[in-house]
Amino acid sequence: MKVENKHTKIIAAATKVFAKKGFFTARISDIAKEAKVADGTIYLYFNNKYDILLSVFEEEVGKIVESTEKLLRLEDDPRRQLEIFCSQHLHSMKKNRYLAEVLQIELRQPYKLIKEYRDNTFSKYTGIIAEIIRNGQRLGLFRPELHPDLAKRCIFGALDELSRVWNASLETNYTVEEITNQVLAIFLIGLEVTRSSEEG
Amino acid sequence: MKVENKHTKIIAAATKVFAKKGFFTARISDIAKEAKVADGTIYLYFNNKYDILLSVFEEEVGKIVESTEKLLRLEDDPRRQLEIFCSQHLHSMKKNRYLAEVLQIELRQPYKLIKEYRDNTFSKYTGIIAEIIRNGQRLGLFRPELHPDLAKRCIFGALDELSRVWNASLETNYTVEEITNQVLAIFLIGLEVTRSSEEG
DNA sequence: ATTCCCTGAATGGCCATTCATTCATGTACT
DNA sequence: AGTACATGAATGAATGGCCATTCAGGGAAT
Repeated sequence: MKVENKHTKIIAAATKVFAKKGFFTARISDIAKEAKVADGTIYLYFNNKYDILLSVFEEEVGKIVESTEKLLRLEDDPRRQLEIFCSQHLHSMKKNRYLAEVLQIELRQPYKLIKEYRDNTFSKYTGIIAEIIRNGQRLGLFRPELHPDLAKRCIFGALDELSRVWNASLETNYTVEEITNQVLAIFLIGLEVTRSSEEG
Repeated sequence: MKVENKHTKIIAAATKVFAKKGFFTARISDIAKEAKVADGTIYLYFNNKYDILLSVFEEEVGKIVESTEKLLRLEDDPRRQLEIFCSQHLHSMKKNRYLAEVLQIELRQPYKLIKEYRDNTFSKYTGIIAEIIRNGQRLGLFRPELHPDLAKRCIFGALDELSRVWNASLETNYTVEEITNQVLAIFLIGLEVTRSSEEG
């Protein structure tokens, strides 16, 4: 209990410090101060600095993946699934702003351990999108000439970049719902006015 | 002449080394070795390590922005302009893979100087997309309910993430044209099969 | 008194940056 | 055309600071 508390506290502190300073200029003593523990205490719970970062990834992202997958299982229509994925992702990123920043910044680093995490674990998360698209194609709902792996990148890249609006100074006034709607409007229906007006 | 050569050589070497190792674990001596100069020589051309990174941004990205803007001026139709922007961006990133990686990784770092560059200079580049969209809305070609600033992020995020396919191990077999077409298919026309088939 | 956390000062290694020195080239003088 | 001197680009070993990590000791709980 006590252990779980301190572990969690350090994870939260590290997420915040990494978000603000970036992994490499963040000092262990910054994290310790933020978590209100001694520098040495951190090494009772983590092997080294990288281990802290990887734990942030694994534990925090793990929660998101799990809850997203659970929600998706309740829905059959790929269009709705896409909506759920986008909405969930944006909600998570807004709720945990620091985690969002850490993911956006550090998940791309070309270091062995980070790459490994990205390729082995995180890619499953973005893979969900490709799966949805493949399924939509199978059902004849999505256009068959699209490559699911490219579409997946389009969508994930868009979500990733969009979740930065809450950190940017100016464009802070969007709600999650608004952004989700915009994403789906663009991806499902497209930019052009003719398509959607033919609809209505 | 000699000077220009060495400056350029160091920029190229740094781009490569930063791409492979990331800014923070890249050592000056790595860059020096790659550029085939002495460690000290680098300080005849740059003030410090950050200065090298910023120079990479400014000089290399500067070229891209300039040539993109020139091309866009020759075209009126926002749909075509969007196509040009996407195609140009992807072409540039494929041509200079190391630069692509450095941009994707380092441009997001939360350090003052990098932030400044991003907010003051780089944002002009992504701003081009928002401008195209605004223009398309004015002309009644793009849907008026879309926020140009959100759409801009969608599109840039998608392009950014897509240009990683050339670094990933598996999905390497796409051409720039193929990817451009996919992006436009998704953004302009949307994912759903009904919209595009109503068209044909 | 033993166990279990916890602490934070001290250690050691790494690397950006510096700078005394070398070397190549150019210029001037005979 | 050979000698002497000047310049400044280039070098790379040495310096110094920073910070992750360690560990000897403190103190609370049983």
